[in-house]
Amino acid sequence: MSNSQITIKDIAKALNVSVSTVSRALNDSPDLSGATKQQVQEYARQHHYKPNLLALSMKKRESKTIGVIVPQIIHHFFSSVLEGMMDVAEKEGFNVLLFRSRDSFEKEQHSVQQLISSQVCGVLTSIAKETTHYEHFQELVDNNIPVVFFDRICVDIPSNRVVIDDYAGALAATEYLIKTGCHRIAFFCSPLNLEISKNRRGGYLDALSKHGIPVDKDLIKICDNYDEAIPVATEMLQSENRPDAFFAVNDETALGILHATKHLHFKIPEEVSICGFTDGFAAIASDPQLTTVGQSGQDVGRSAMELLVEKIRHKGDQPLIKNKIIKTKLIVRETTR
Amino acid sequence: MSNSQITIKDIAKALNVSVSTVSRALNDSPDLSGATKQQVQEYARQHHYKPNLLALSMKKRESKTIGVIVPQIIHHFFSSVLEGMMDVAEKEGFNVLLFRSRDSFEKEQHSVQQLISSQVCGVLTSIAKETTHYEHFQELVDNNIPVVFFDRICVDIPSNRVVIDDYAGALAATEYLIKTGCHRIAFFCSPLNLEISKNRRGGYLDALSKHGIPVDKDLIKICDNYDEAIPVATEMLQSENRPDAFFAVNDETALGILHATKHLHFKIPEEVSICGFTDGFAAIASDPQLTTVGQSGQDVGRSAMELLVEKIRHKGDQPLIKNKIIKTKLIVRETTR
DNA sequence: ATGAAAGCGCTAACAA
DNA sequence: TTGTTAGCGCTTTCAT
Repeated sequence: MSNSQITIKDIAKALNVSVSTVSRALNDSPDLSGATKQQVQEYARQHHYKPNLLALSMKKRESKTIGVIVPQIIHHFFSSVLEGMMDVAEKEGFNVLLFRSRDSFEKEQHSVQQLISSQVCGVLTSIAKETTHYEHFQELVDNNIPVVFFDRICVDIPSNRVVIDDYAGALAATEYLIKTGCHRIAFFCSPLNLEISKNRRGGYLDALSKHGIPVDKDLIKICDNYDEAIPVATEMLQSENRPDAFFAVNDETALGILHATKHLHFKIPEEVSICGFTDGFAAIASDPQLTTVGQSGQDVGRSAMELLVEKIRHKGDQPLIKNKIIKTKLIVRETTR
Repeated sequence: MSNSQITIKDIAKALNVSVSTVSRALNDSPDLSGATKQQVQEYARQHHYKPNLLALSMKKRESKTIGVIVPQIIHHFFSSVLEGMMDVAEKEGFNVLLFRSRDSFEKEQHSVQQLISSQVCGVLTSIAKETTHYEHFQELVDNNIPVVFFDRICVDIPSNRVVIDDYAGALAATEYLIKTGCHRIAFFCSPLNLEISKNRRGGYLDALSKHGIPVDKDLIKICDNYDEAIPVATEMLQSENRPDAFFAVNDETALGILHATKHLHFKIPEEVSICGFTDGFAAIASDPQLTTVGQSGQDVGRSAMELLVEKIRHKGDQPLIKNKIIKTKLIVRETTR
């Protein structure tokens, strides 16, 4: 059996009218006799007619489809972002074509190619950890496809951006650690090609200098996951001049540090304070419960999609670049004094 | 600036050849002079030519796009499934159009309509909690679009299905508790209208009867989240005839129970054993680390996508219905003896 | 080895 | 009020 999807041609033939009449009837055009219109609409309904979106998009040269590229899907933050995006996409009538980069530059590049080929009318993305040059994103701009970067943004491409207020979040968290009596605060972060790393590090550094605490490079590590954090934290804690606090770029890392700290029988938070970033479910499942910087992925997703839709609707206008900053909130639990 | 995407027509004009020559060159057709072919390919590369997938799909009457409908995205299981699907989709060269039902029948129906309109070549879905009739899915079948249901399946539609072996998982977990010396095993589950609840409860009950342990209704509670689990477990633990083990339908609930148990200073696992279901990140973040029934969402996603791709490739063949059952695996950590 | 032309499903300008 | 036709980007059959 061949694809039995019914077309306007079929309806035209069946009703002995022209395709344009059918098209007009289905689009509820004003210049059409009520009788014909009703007849066509009735027939279409009965036969489950559905417009072919491919043909429509081709004709109108716009596809009502938005492309999304995320580094990963099983990930509290990114799945929250996706959920938020769907909220807005649904409301605004856009479909979503989903890609995943797995933090690979090559996959990201390929996804962008597919997205352009698919004639999407806009792209939302958070760049891969591997990515260090941006010609592929520039191609989107060259093809006049609006892009909004979120979280891991790309500053080299003129585009809208939605970011977590990483700097302020990190600053607040570090200051909190300082104010509760910590002096040697270690910082575990992602590779510095990512803006978020730079910003969170900036907040950390500024908090230190604001309170006259010298920066000790040995306390800053590139380490951003649970498994790696355990040995790295263990080593630091066994050193001569051990830290009395840790601030990590995400909850997983913080929980790895927590694991190592407990394993060495340090008292938490009396001897060692720990603060994460994200506030996923694991932060409350841990014992002691993790103090962390809360970031709303859903807000990020919603804002990014809203910005993109706005940009798509006002494509002709002056290309005003809008950045949106989503506030974080320090959630104090049990791993800090 | 209008959409500057370059087409074969542009190439043809620039190189003073016909569009068919360009098309052949780009498809590496054998009957074409090497010179022309090279010239065209070179020009296409330089000008970042990308085929218009919409036009291609229309011509070939197949879109290389698969539609996915999930009830929710921020959800450990569903995001895992999605990740697994992407693994296979990527490998097999399909793009993914994502929809989310929010467990609403209406949204699910609308998503299916969009999917048919979008000419997807297959659909993967887990039905909404609200859904009780299935005409919309039948329409997919009528339009000759293969469907694979996963997790929350629909038995009324002839289609392939992928499910978790909930019964066996619950049976194995409960038996493990029994074999390690527990006699009064409480069971916390979701409302019984869900298949998974029924099946998991079935496994629990059968394990008890297999080992000659009488069922105590007071030990079975409808409770499936962290916050509710705390007071419910606390009350049970303070009762005369307290349970010596808990088995919960998901990790969140198990971790709520763990929280309550620790709070009452029971020794874990010596005095109280706890077992969850899912194996999310929180299971290893907790202390002690949670024993749980691991269900691989990624395997479910991969299997579902593989089954679908196979079905798409063999569309002409006899419509063999294949069900796939994904095994669970008991992951013993520190909350059980 | 290359070109002309039809057609996928749909819309819209132009005719009638 | 309705029909005819061109064209969106591409492939492919049939000519040349």
